[in-house]
Amino acid sequence: MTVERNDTKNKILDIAEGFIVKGGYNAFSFRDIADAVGIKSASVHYHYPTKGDLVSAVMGRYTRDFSELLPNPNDDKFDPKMLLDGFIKGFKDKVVDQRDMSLCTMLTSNKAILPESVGAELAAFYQLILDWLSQVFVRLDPINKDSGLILASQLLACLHGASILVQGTNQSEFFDHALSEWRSRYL
Amino acid sequence: MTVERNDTKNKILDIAEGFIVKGGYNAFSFRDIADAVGIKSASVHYHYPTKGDLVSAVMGRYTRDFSELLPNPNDDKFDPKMLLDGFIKGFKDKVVDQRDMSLCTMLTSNKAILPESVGAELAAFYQLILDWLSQVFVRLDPINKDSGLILASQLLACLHGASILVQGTNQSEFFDHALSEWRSRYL
DNA sequence: TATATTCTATCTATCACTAGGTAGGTAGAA
DNA sequence: TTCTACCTACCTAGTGATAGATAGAATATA
Repeated sequence: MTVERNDTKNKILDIAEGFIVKGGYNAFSFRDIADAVGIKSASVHYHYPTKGDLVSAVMGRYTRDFSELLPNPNDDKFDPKMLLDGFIKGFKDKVVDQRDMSLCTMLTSNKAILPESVGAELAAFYQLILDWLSQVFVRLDPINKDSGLILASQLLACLHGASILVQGTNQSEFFDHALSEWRSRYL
Repeated sequence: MTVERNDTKNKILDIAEGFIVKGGYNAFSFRDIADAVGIKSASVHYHYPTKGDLVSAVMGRYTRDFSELLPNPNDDKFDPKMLLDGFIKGFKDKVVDQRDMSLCTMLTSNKAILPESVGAELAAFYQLILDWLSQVFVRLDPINKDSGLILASQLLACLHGASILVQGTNQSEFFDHALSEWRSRYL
């Protein structure tokens, strides 16, 4: 496990993630990635034999990074409102500042045509996020786990939808508009 | 203008819409459409010279159909709550019953890689929908047009996001969960 | 009315190009 | 010497798109 090995492998993932976020599963090729990395397409296949392998590696890393980034929702030293606010801010960064859709939104819209391995990684991501948000909501309000999940799905839908709206209208104000009710209720 | 002529043209649009809704702009080919219609791909090009022409025709028809379907939001014989409920129901039909994403959600997620002509059709659709919803909200509450637009964008984001959530988790309950707050507030 | 012309909707065949993927080779590091 | 990370060269199967032909319907003209 030299440093170089991981560098190329990660660079491929970085660039693939950028392409996916821009146009989805079918909007890039091994050659696109090879050109961007500065190697040949056969070498990309060396690291990730099939496109499914590549994209599920991208999604897997995304989930792993997320799970490391998210604080323990039950740790008393974190205020739940702050956790929620941080989550929303992270999303907004992607959608408004970088004018990208989230990897998750993008791949979900492609779900019907994805290899099964990518679908599994996506499901794991939703599990992680919904679970985390549920726990935050349970701490925020004296509610049970089921109600926490409902609130979690409301917020997550709102965020996904806001990013669609920003992308579709080219007006980033819509992100804050779409979330204003949410903010005034919980933050 | 024989009947037959329009039949093929519309059949192509029907089938193209189905493919787009399933996998987006890059997930189908002229041959896929030709096979489904029962003609050759060259004949599809005869009706719609380029892929951009084809997809913007699909989106254009979608917008036209929508604008004919939506009742006049200022007509006193329609209760605004009923208008809103009908709109949400229509969306739910697509997302939950047919397990599809809306054409609009799908193409928006592909926006960065779409030909400019399709982007223009998409923008026209957002204009139509946001305008219609705004007017309904203005009738529902004694608010100004700006507040109406904000509520419109909140609902539209919620609907888009709910469809993403359903697609991503494979659990259609999330549609109603994501909209429950909305429903209890306005319906 | 009969003939000539044009148009429509399709075909076959092909273009240049790109897709994902593979076989086999090679320089250098372990 | 074996392994890693790359290469060149290639394959098959498509991609969007075009050229040129044709049967039949519609239209214009003699």
